[in-house]
Amino acid sequence: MSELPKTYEPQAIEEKWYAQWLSNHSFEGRPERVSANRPAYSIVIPPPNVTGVLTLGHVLNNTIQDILARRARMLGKEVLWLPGTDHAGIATQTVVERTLKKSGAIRHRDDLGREKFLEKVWEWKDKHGGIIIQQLKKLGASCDWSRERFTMDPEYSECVQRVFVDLFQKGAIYRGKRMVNWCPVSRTALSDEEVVMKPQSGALYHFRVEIAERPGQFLTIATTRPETIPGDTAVAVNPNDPRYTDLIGLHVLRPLPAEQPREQRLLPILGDTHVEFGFGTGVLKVTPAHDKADFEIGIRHSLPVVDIMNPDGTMNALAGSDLQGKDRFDARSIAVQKLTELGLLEKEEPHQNNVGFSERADVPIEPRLSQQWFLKYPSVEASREVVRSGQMRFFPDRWSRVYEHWMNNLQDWCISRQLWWGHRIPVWYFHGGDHAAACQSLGFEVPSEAIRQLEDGTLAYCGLRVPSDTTHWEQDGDVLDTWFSSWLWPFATMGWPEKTQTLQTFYPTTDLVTGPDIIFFWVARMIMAGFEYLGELPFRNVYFTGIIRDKQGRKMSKSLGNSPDPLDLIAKFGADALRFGVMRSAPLGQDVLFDEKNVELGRNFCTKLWNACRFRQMQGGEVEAEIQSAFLSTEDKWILLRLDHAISDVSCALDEYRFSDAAQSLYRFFWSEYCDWYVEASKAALNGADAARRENTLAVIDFVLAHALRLFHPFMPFITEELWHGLGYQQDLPPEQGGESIMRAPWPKPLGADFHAHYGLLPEDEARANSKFEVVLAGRGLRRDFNIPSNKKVSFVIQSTSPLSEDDRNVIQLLLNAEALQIEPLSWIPPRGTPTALTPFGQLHLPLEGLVDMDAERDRLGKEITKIEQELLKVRAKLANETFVSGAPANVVAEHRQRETDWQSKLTELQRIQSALS
RNA sequence: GGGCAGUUAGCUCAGCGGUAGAGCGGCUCGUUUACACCGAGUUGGUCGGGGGUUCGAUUCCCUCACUGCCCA
Repeated sequence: MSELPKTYEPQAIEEKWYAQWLSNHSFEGRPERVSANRPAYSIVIPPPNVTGVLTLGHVLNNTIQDILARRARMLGKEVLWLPGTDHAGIATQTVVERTLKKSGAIRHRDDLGREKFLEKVWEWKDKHGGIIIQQLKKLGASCDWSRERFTMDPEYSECVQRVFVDLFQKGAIYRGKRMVNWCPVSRTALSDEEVVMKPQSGALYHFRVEIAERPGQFLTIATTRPETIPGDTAVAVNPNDPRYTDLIGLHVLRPLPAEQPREQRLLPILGDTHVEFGFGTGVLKVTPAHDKADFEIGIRHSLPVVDIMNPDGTMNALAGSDLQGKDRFDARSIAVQKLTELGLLEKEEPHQNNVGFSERADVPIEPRLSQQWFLKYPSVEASREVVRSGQMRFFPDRWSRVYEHWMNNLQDWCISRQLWWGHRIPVWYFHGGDHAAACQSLGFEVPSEAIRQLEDGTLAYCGLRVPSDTTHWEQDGDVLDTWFSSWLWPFATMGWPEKTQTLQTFYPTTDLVTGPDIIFFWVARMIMAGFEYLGELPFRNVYFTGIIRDKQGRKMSKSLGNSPDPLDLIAKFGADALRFGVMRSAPLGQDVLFDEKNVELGRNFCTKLWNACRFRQMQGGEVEAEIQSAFLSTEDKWILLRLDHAISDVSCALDEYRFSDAAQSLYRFFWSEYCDWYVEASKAALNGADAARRENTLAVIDFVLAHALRLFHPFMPFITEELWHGLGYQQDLPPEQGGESIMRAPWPKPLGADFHAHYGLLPEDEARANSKFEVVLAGRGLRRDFNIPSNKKVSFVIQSTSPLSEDDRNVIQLLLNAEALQIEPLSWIPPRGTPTALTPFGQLHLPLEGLVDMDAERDRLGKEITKIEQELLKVRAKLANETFVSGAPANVVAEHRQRETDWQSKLTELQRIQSALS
């Protein structure tokens, strides 16, 4: 083994091991290796956008998956972590279109046309796609890259079409003219989930309309959208509203477009119970073409629908000459001005309301009536039940209620998008006659469900096979919502519809790790698709991560500039540091406030680990010798017991997906218990003359380090691999058991009863070591109180109440950095004014040469005494309480009595010492 | 309007019925042969307000306030 360099240099080491792991095929999941002794474990990655770059959110998400995958390998499982990317229809298309516009190449995608534009998108994808994959590798992700998938791969696309065809033929997919969320910038429909509500401050405009039957009498209407007045086809009041009941059935005159003749401006006054009394004046203008609720009212009362807007959000001819061609927001102020000129505007007051925004384009969406494809969700019952029954578990569990709520309020899914980048809808429309003619024109046999007359009478064929008669058959121009492909991810990536070995072995997957923001978009839909196409749940456990925020709790965003580049952090601190830092600060079920300090802490910890291992290496000696129980010191037994505890702690935390707890336990165990106490104490034996004791101490150190490295490996794969080899722990192991890589070293098991018995590990040992450490703490306290620098050698005296072995003395002396530790009998009287502290082994004195400051010592003792007196008061108050003594369980009362005795004896002792001063 | 989280030391959080904890920060001392990306010591809190249950509440229940998120 070569000597470890003085400092840990992550870059070279990370590259070296990642390349090594790849060339050893260490990440590949092979179904043929699965057996009863080697169960399957699988995760599918939430596919990032193909043109995206790594964010801290990805770091969190993928580190968790990597920890799960790596630990599963160490537990002897055959692991498949299946990676890939998503074509991200609207996101990618928007970016490419914007870039082309910026460069001046086009004004709109129509300038290029479908085919040319798609070429550009593919070019973009080839150029920027895969960046994120390279970045995931930098992070150390142990994905099986030989199976990388893309949602627009030919095989994957076929899965998408197949599912569409199937659902069409089952009658679950239909086309209809419905109110949808329209994005005027992307010029496409969006699903409800792609719309985010934002509070907006606008104005509420009160304007008057004249009642046609009662000239001179007016009704006042309040609206936030005066520009849609030309699209109004009624006004509505609540039939139970006494102010207006007598008006129902009469008409008002719509003020805009002002140039229209009176008879075209007549609007009926309706009674509809959905109208709120309290909002505005209680009179509602009804615009069925531009408001969801109004559309419903329109249906109830058979109102005409007047669409006054173009797809890009400008007003059309029906809006009247004043508004035509104007953008919807410009149109608003023009409409207001118009109303003012007509003397109809009563007032304008500030108003707060929620407006739906397009998630991607970040502009207000427009409710719009249009022809779209919808899906009635399949396998709803099974999907709801699998979570309700606990067969599929959510972590944290509270998300299952959110899921349940959504599943109980399902709205049909609008799956068509007026985009080009995506899976084209496999539907063709027939322009050449009736049903029989259509069948004949197709030229091949299809099931009868494949040809259907749509709501509007159009004859449509849906199938995988493309009609050859292109003159009479025209394909639908739309593509499918991106999520209509990603909801198939867990099985479409595994070769479905073939019953591949992969699918049979690794489906259902074990764990899914994702953000709660896509619980509806993705998780719920995958569950439904899983049941519909495999008859089974797609994953057994779902872990919902928190959202990464900055240290002020704000969401990470490009515009705020508060989103650090993970690659910069890796370059600065190393991948392991980033992973560990993020994991340590990401508790289950809570958002993560990111602070670079966390990564720094991870880096510091890597350095600590590195140096602790260097220390071992510098001691030389045989690697991993057998521990001889005869030579074990109290501290040896103590650290073995602490290790045992850490193993259980970490394993238990990981079993429950409490990653930050696991990281915290490891940190504490290694830094405080192992480095600060054990290593320092072990120097007594390591620097001692007894060769056998020295060898045995090294064996204990090797035992602990070899276990610790394995516990750390899922969190910090690179440095642990380097140290595993650097210390030679792989030497005598079979290749598949850690000989080749720590990746395959078995996950540490709790040491067990036999181990405890064989090495004589008893609770008393732990207690005794702790008592010694208390002596050390007391001594360091004295040193501090009397301003004796920690590097100055001094002598301590202990009046020991129990015999201290030579070992005990050596260890205490070493940890105190003392010149000597004298033992005196209880009868010994220290020089007057000698600083004294109480310890479990008796009084510890720090004899000071030269002047003794009696007052200082008296004050110090006084403070100590006050503290104890306060504790005593508290305990005594409790014990004096009759109801406590009679009501509390006996053991609790006994514990309090004991506490009282302990405090009392300490108090007496200190008071005696203090009184001896004067 | 409905729902879900959260409110504990300057900051980030753990504890979730029986003596208030960690890390970071602050302060003091220290280059003692693994580590100054370090070591030692130390300073920080009527556990959001108010009620209730209990012998006992930071912990359980109710209520209010504030913060954040989700769904209307």
